Amino acid sequence: MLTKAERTKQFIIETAAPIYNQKGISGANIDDVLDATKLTKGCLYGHFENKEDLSLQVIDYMIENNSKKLVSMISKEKTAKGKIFTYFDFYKDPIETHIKGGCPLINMAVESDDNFPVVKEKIAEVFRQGQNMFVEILKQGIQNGEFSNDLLPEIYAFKAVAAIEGAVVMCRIMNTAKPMQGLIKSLKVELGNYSV
Amino acid sequence: MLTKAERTKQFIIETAAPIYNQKGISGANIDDVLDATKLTKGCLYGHFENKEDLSLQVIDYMIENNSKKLVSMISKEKTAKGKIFTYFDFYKDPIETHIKGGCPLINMAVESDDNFPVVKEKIAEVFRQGQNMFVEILKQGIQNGEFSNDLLPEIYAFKAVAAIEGAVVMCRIMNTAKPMQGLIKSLKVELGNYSV
DNA sequence: TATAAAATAAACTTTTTAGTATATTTTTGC
DNA sequence: GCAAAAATATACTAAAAAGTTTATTTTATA
Repeated sequence: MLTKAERTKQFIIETAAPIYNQKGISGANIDDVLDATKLTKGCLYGHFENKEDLSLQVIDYMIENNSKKLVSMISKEKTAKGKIFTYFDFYKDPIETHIKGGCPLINMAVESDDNFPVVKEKIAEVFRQGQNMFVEILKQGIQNGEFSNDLLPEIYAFKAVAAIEGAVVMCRIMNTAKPMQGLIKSLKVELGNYSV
Repeated sequence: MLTKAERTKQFIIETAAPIYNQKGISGANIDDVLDATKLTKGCLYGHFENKEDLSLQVIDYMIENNSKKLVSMISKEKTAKGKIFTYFDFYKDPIETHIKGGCPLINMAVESDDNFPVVKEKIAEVFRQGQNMFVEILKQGIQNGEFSNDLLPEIYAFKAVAAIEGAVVMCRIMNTAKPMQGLIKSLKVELGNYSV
């Protein structure tokens, strides 16, 4: 079992995550986290060195959490098609997202790009690994006869992920999930063109 | 001719724009702008009420500027296909963007979403109008026989824009323009499937 | 159940950034 | 060339956010 200290630290991180995802790294502040956790400064600074320490641990948590949820859902599926469709479904509601504030990957990507090189590299690695995973699933699908050889795994994988990530942001800003439904349908049709 | 005051104000806005695009609205600060313009506080506050005033005018400028550049390039093209391809070309280099720091639309969309409702609505309107424009071009293309009736303008338009916007962010974070080239090729092929 | 660990309360300091005031100098454009 | 406008220099104040300190209280767990 976790110690009280470990549990409190985890509680702070998990409570801070949606704040960071909504307000960004620059926009989030310690008082927001104290308000949300109902803890005191003394307590928070007992678990984290400073704001940067807190920020980095919250960011690591958001990355981990997102990957875990996605992988756990995808790995339940047996077919390549099932896995890809599950990936799409994961993003089907861009308004009520798994963590409040949209997809943490694109949110952090936009903010860290020109400002936080360490975070930037973390997110870059997540996208690279995500791309690899997606490509591997498609290649499996080609090998086991689900998809034709004409499918270009790298191209389709990047296109799908970029479209989904862009769509999350666009749907959120326009306050509508509708375009995402159309996009997912279109990406499924596009993949369907390579079904054998 | 513009007065000196008008020129200085414009100079401040144009100098501040890339700072805002890179650091975000929360991340940008007055001292950054003073450093970049080499002007003094007294001068800056002679042209803007406060930071919010400056921020809003910089944001308006970035939106205007982006639209103007895009529309001016697209309107040079005569065919629907030419216009769409020109749109893609506009985003072909996600590293060296028209304004430093990537596409200001997705940057501002991500940040304003949960934090700046006024900015959020501005950006939402830009995306709505962009979508309308894109759809109208495609419909023209169908009417004049460039594309077949099977093309779904709304679906393709949203898919293309979402993919491009997502790709700008992903390419920037991974420090490579390569995937964008593949994406644009794929979007062109996809549109080509509806060529008659 | 005792004690060590964790959290609180409250009053701080420090740092950063926004914003103000004003006398002086420089520049503009009639 | 001159008066008005614009910009500077300098020295502020204000506000917000980060971070510290310490005595006290509460809670966990060996």
